[in-house]
Parts: sequence; C-alpha cells; structure tokens
Amino acid sequence: MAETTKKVFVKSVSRNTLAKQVVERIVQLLVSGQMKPGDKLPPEMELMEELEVSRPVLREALSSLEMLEVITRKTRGGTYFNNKIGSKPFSVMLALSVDNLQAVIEARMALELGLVTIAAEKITDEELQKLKESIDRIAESRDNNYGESDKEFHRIIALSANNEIVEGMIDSLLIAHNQTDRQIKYRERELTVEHHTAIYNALLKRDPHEAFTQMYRHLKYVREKILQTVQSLDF
Amino acid sequence: MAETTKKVFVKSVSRNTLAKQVVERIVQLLVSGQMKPGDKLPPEMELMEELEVSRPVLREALSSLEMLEVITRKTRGGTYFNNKIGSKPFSVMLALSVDNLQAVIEARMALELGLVTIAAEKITDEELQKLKESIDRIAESRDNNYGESDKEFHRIIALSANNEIVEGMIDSLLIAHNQTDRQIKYRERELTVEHHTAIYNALLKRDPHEAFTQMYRHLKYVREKILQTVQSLDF
DNA sequence: TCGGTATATTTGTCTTACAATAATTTTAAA
DNA sequence: TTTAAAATTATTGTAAGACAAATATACCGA
Repeated sequence: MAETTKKVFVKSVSRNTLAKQVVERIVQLLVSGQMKPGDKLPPEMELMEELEVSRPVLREALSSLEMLEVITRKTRGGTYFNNKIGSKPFSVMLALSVDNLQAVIEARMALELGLVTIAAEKITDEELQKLKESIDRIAESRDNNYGESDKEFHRIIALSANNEIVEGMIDSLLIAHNQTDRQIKYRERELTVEHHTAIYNALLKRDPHEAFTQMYRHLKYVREKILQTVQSLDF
Repeated sequence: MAETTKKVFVKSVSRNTLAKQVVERIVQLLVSGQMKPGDKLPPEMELMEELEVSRPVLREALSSLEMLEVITRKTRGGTYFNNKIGSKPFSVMLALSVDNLQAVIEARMALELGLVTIAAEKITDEELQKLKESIDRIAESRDNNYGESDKEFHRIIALSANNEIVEGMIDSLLIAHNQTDRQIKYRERELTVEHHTAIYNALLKRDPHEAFTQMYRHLKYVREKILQTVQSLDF
C-alpha cells in the first residue's frame, strides 16, 4: 500500500480503465505460460490483493472474461480458465452486423471455403458417413423444410476441419442468416442435393481443390439466392 | 419496486447471472432493430431503472460489452454502440490457444483461403498497386527481415475482401504466430516472392480459382515450415 | 460404508459515496 | 460580436462494506 508510483505513462489510444488493465494482466497469465487452459484461478479476495484493485473493478474484469468465454465461474466452485474458444462472443458481436446481410454471407463464405479445403485433408470416415446421411435427409424430405439438415451438412464439414478456433464462428454465422434463410420461398431441393453430393464426392476423394471448387459453386448460388430474396423483400 | 414475480422459469444450462441477462437485453436492442450501430445509449442511471438492476451489475454488463467492442464508453461523454466488429476480442480469446500453434495456423489458412477467393471478386486497382509494392519491398530487402512486409501482403488481401466481420480476425491471427514466425531462421526470400507474385497475378486477372490455388500452395508451404521449425525447437 | 446434515467458502447482488473526466454553459476580454 | 478562459455539471470510473445465494466440503449418524 506504500507507494503508487506506477501507471504514469501509457495514456494510450483507447482509454485504459482499471478493469481493462486487469483483463490484460489475467490474459497475460495464459500468454506467458504461467497458467494453462483448465487451471483454477485464485478466489476474488486473493486476486484483489494481488492486483491491488477493488472488488467491483475485479468483478468487471472477470465478467468480461466470462463473457468472452475465457473463464468459467461457479458460485462457491471457483473460477477456471476454459479449454477452448467459445462461440457465444461471436454471436454477440455479430449483432453489430445484423443489417449487413452481405457481410454475414460473405464471412460465412470465406470461412467455409477455407474450412472445406482443410476438411478435405482431414475428414474421417465417420464424418463422411454423417455427411451422406444429411444429404439423404434432404433428398427424402417431402416438404421443403430441410433447413436444419442443410445447416447440419455445413456444420459437419466445418467440424471436420477439426479446428477449435474456427469451430465456434461457423455456428454463429450459420444461425445469423437463419431468419433470411427461412424467407427463401423456393428451396430448390434437387439443386441443393446435387451441390451437396458434389462436395461430398470431392471430400470422399480427399481432393482439396475439387472440394473448394464445388463449395464455391454452391455458396455463390446460395449468396445470389439470399441477396436476391432480400432485395425483393426490402423494396 | 412493488412486485418481483418474474425471473422464475429459466434455470438454463449455463448459469444465468444478472449481468449476462442485461447483456442479452442490450444486444436485443440491436437485433430487434430498436437501436442501430452508432446510436447513443441512455446514461447508466436511466438504464438501471429501465432494467431494474443495481449499478454494479449494470456496469459489469457494460464492461463486458465494451470488452467485446460492441459499445464504446467515454467519461462524461456517454455510451455508444460501435459501428462494426472489432479485433481485440479475438486476440483475447486466442490466448486460450497459444499452445496450439497448429490450430492458429490452420485458422489463418482457412480464413485466408476464403478471403483471397472473395478478394479476387472485389479487389480494386489501388489495392493491387499496394500489393505489388509490398512484394517489391520483400524482393529488395537486403537482410532477411521482411516479416512486416510479409504480413502487410496478407493483410491487404484480407482487407480487399472488404468484409467488416472477418477483417479483425485476420490481424489477431497474423499477430498470433508472430513469435514463431520470428524464429524461422531461413526465410526463403525468393520463394516467398515467387509465391506472392503468383497470387498477385491471379488477383490481377480477377481469377478466384487461380487465386485460391496459389494461396493454398503458399500457405501449405508456410504451415509446413512453421510446424517443422517449432518441432525442432520443442524437442 | 453410506447418506444426510451442517458448515464454511466463494461467487452474486445491492447501497452508498466519492473521484475523474470532459461536454456544456457562463463569464470575461478583445 | 466574437473569442477565449473559467466555472458548472452530467456522466462514467473507482472504492468500501454488507448481505444473499449457492454449493463444495467436512462432519455426523445410521
């Protein structure tokens, strides 16, 4: 408590609240390797002393980290670093882009094009099997309400890339244009099945280029379809 | 203050703190279209009343939203919704994956493969010009210290896709394996220039497939190089 | 050994007070 | 009248302390 001769010099670009500094210091525990994902953090009382901040400030920092899904807190159970990146932060952030449908679609495009390429390198036989089943479900659907199976198809591919960082983002993006998706009147089932099958076959051959090519064709179609539909709704 | 007969029924999967609920409600203002990016939020006092929570709880929620770069706060200036998704949240979250270099690289791969494809549809002449300059800087560098120009090349392409959602993520990813990047002893300048030039030419032709192909070739090389290097350091 | 009960630890929420910042208004000078 | 300086005030930032709620742990009895 004696001296407080620090904190003088960085008056950096974006305002530095105490809570932000605390977040930064806690994150550094991971970056510097002092703590690892899954580790338990000290209780708030200890952290307050160690970091020399009041409880509200500390709690603002911890709340933020919890919202970012970097930590998990449980009453009486303590606070732990999570093991991998979560998906909710993305959906929250995506709220800023709700009125920019094109950005959402193209973000999804960008991700899926990359992921299908990597998936072609890695996909397992079981995943291929599940892919096939999701195609069959679409083909057999009598009504035109196969939206869930459609999403499932894309989700399986994303997961096949087996990348913990990007996994969460896909879901948020797929969900994001759910609303629009639902408004597409003519679901052209046969075309969807044809596209999906082509992608599936490319993955079966473990051919990254072909997988990319087929996915690109498919997503260009989806993009056009969605943007068309929205346009006709807005004007 | 009279009755408090609500909040009874959802005891959902992940524990619902008041702060989280407040975040959700504020985000809904955007999703429902009641408020738009750039809009000013009511001062804390009003929000407390409206949402019927104490100030610390409200402030935990606002802190979280600020950390997610969904809002910006300024002392005495008020609180505003931001206009687009930011990049810092990603770098914070990435802290959980510091020890998973492969995931970082492949996340970058996935994103860049998709982005270069979309960039090929959209890139402007000015951006092409800047790309060419960044290649020249690498070619002319006498030492082997062209890391910045290298990153610049990839950054320009990412920005050319002109997608506000993905923009932020690339920076975080490029920075993330900066450390490793720096440890690569043999920077094979000529090969880098050759790869970059091939990508540039594809973009010049606005050829998405060719752009993808060349970027894939390049990134496969980068991935192998980095993983090799790290392996030789760790063991 | 098992099952229930009590205890204590840890996170969750609220109230109040004051500090710091900067937008706004007022005042004074040119 | 315009401009610049100074005072005011609205708004966010930080702190302290108290109590509530939840539950992991220890304890006790059957």
